[in-house]
Amino acid sequence: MAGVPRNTKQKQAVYDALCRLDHPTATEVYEYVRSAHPTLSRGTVFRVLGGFAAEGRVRRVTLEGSDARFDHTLAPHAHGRCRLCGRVTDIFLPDYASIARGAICGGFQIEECDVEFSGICSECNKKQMREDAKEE
Amino acid sequence: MAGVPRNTKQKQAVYDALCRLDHPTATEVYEYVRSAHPTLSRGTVFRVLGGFAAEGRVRRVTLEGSDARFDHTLAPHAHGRCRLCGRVTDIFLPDYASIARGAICGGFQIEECDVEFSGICSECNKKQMREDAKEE
DNA sequence: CTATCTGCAAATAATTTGCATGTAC
DNA sequence: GTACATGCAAATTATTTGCAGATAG
Repeated sequence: MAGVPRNTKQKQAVYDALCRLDHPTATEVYEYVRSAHPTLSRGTVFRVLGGFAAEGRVRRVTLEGSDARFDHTLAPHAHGRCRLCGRVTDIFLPDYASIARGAICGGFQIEECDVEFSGICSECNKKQMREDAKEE
Repeated sequence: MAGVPRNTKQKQAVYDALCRLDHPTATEVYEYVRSAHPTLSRGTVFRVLGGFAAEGRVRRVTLEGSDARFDHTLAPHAHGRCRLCGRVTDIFLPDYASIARGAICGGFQIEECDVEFSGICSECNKKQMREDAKEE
């Protein structure tokens, strides 16, 4: 019923885009992939990304105020969304002790966990420091 | 330029719905509020909820595979989404040490943080235990 | 061969927005 | 009285889906 997934050029191109781009939205994947495969359609991008997510081959990340983004990094990690540049940064927390998969938290049995920050990323922090230095 | 927000029946009704319902979507708020205010429009619900979120009076919660939900609990907490019943549970983590507001994590300066679990909520866990007991 | 994919275009559905009117203060 | 809000309906936008033809295995 499920069916064995087949390998197609389109899937390869989408996965490749996913690895090169930084937490892209489906549309960003679409635009990237289009340069090499002009006939690849939007519908296919959504279908392939959805399929990958269902297989657990990529992670769909739903960040506040943004379209869905896709992440090829499967190890548990958090995401930081920069208030200034919008960039999404992978953050590997030093301590997942209380929020790890399998843990039970207030009666809730955790199978997956996603942590989302918003704030200022290191790039923008550096940039601001440089600007502050100039002003003096 | 910003303008001082005014108190209207509609805003009161929306806020009231938010407190009674459990992490409702905008549409759930709309339907609840409609029973008492049949003329209140969908557009207004979205505008009011968006306004509350902008003022920081409620929290917009963007959970994977769901429309935006709204939470009147402002204290930092995590959300658990039950794989079985879909219910969204508030979870107050025992240790926010490494992910608290203001902390800097891998160069990223945290201003807001959201933690999302998916798994099985305590209600469904209990239900399953009951069913398992019967089977024996 | 045939089950799975793809492209295309039309369909969904949440959310936003423009505008004329209503109303809080 | 004058901003700010609301209702309505149309617009926008991400995502999904139906279907006929293409293709991987």
